[in-house]
Amino acid sequence: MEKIRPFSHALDRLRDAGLRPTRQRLALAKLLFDDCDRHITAEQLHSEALAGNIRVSLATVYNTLHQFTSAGLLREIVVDAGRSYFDTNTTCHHHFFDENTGILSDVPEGQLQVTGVPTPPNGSEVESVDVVVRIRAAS
Amino acid sequence: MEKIRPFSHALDRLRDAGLRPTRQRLALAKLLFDDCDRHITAEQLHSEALAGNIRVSLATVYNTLHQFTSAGLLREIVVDAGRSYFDTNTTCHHHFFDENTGILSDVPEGQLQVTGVPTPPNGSEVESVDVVVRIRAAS
DNA sequence: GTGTTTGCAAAGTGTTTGCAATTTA
DNA sequence: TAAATTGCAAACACTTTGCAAACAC
Repeated sequence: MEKIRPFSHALDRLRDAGLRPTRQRLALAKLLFDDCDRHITAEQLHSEALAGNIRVSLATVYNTLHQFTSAGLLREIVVDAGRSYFDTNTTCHHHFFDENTGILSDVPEGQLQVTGVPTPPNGSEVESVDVVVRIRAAS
Repeated sequence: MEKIRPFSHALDRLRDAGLRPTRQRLALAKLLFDDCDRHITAEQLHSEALAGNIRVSLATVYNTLHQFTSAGLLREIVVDAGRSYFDTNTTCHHHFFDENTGILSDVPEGQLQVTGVPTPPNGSEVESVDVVVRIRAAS
């Protein structure tokens, strides 16, 4: 039952991942992990950082997001050609993607189920099974 | 049991869709629809066209792919941020995406099943449920 | 100090657009 | 001929990269 570890949370995460806790990484980690699960793009995170008076370049935001993803701290979600979303919830779950607003949200656990995932073609192994429920304002 | 209509196939499709059958559209439609189901990017289709001595610009390939998609002749599949795939099979089915090769292929029918698709957040309706089985060469 | 990380600006990728020239009905 | 379509090149959005300066240990 992992609960909120408000302060050293971000620091711990970086340490555990073997990432040097620089000012920028710490600040971004706080934005990403101190609250509830988040779905965010690089641009959004960059804006948030600037809004919070965290001086960080967009390039560093991209680098950091990818480092966090490699370290297993984030999961990258592909829903939109030409934009990458990162999810702070790395456990297996699925997504709603609102085509109108571009907002990504979690499908509540325990309802949607995928069964009968087939054996992939010769010599390949399944890495993940991603389900995206595309929604839009009812007509 | 719809079977092969080799020659006028592409022409019929364009007519049915209300798209003026220009030289370029006809040629692209033939490449897309005359054989089995295909998963293809704009660049790939453009290369194929050039290889087949069909003079067509990349911009027109993009326009055409989108017109075909709007007309319901194609389905756009998002598996890779920064690249769009188009599927000539518009019926409901799911995909393997090979992360190593970038090749998209169909999951054989009748195995994979999605159940319990939840009601989407207020006022939205489900447009589609896309399942991507990400695979890579076994380690 | 030494190796890592950052910021910037430039380059890259895939895609879209504006508009004159061409083509289709 | 009138309206739709095409090609080109420029513009675009997002992302990555190269390298000197700044930083963490």
